[in-house]
Amino acid sequence: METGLELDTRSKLLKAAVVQFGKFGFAGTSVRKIAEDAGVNHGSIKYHYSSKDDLWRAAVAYLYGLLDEAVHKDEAEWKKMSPREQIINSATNFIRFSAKHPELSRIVFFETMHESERLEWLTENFIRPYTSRAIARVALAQEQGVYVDDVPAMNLHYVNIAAAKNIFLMAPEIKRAFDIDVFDDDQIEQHIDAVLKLTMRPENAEEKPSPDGTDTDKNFSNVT
Amino acid sequence: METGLELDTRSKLLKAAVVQFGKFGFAGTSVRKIAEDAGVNHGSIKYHYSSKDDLWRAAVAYLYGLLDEAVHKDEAEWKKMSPREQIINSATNFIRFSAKHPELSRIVFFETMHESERLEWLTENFIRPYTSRAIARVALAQEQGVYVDDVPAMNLHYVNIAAAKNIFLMAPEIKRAFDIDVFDDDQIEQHIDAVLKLTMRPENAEEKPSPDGTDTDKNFSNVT
DNA sequence: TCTAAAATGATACGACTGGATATAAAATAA
DNA sequence: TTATTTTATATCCAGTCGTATCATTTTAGA
Repeated sequence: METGLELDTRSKLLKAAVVQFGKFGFAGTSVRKIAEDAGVNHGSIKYHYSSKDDLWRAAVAYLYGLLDEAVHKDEAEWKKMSPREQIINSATNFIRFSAKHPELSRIVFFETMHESERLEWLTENFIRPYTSRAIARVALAQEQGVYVDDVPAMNLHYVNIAAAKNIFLMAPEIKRAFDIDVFDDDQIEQHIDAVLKLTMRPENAEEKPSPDGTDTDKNFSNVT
Repeated sequence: METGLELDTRSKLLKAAVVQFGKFGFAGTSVRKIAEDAGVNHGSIKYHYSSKDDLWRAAVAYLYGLLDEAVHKDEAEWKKMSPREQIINSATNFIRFSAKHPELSRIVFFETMHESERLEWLTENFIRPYTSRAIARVALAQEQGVYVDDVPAMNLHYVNIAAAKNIFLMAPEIKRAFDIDVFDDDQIEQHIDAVLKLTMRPENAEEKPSPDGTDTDKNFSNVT
């Protein structure tokens, strides 16, 4: 039965869990610290969430919900947009979310370093479906000339998301090394601009793939 | 005094520490597990390395040594190369190293998620000097036309290294989600090709920044 | 106001942690 | 050989971990 108080304690625990798991990962976080941050007795975790593992899963599901909301919030207007504008819109929303909630990327990173039951759960429920759709969208955008098409969609996807969120993952390092706060609004917008410039094909190249008839954009094959 | 046996136990511990810290981070690793993997008594860690912290630092220093070696191994020939060839060479070596020793990136990632004494040590001794030089090299390459020059060097640098190593950091996830082993030689070379294509400016654009006199490559300013 | 359910709090337990110590074994030097 | 130093092993310790138990308080419905 919902009492109001129950929801409050639950959500306080969830919020504290997101912060702690985001900073120290599953292994590095103690439920006692979460309870302390939430200002509740640590026994409550066993009551509201049956275990540390369940609390972790709840935190992940909560963050993925926010991600979905953030990336698709303008979806209704996508029909009116060009393929290029759609990519710019979703990429911008994704980067803004990565800046607002770096915890999700961090939690996933902690788990993706080694095999575990948590990684299995994470992959089945979130990563595989999410990444499959994302790679399909990248492949489509390649066909539409928004991205270069001489690179496998999978590599392009992983470069894209890495480019988008890496700088926020490494925020404490950048702050310490160069005294730059990447979470400043100016920095975020600058980063969005940079990532879009770097990952997308120049706008004029879309309708005329080979302006001079040669393949001058694609002569990297001798690199490896 | 070196006895051979001493070095052997030390290096066995160091190797096991690299693997464990690379998988589970500092907090998630126990010295007992390291000793077990190394096949030695866990008391030896206290003898050869004064503490878990010192062992971690030794592992990091060891990996940074390997990185430096890998990236600069062709440095003698850089003089004979064009700026573009130098970038291709060092980027290729960096990506190959990231594939061979993903542990370094992983260990750094674990620490860069939150403030700590280890992050301070890491930043002062390795990250700041390494990154400063890398960003300076990126800025130079931008002037030389190897990279686009309408993006801040810092953002470009972090996009570059993220693009290079992210796929190897997430190897367990990619293996699980798509059954692809990114450490296969073919995959590594494919990734090198993709990253170079995506991060570098098209080769023909170097000596003629604006073939038709307009700035068609740089009209992203309206994005943000 | 009374009762049952829901929620919280206090405490305890066994397992594991990093580190310390004391001793045994091995290697070296004389 | 013997004496000395170096290396390895076996326990021990105090603290923390996740979680289980149980008493207490709070809440909701009658």
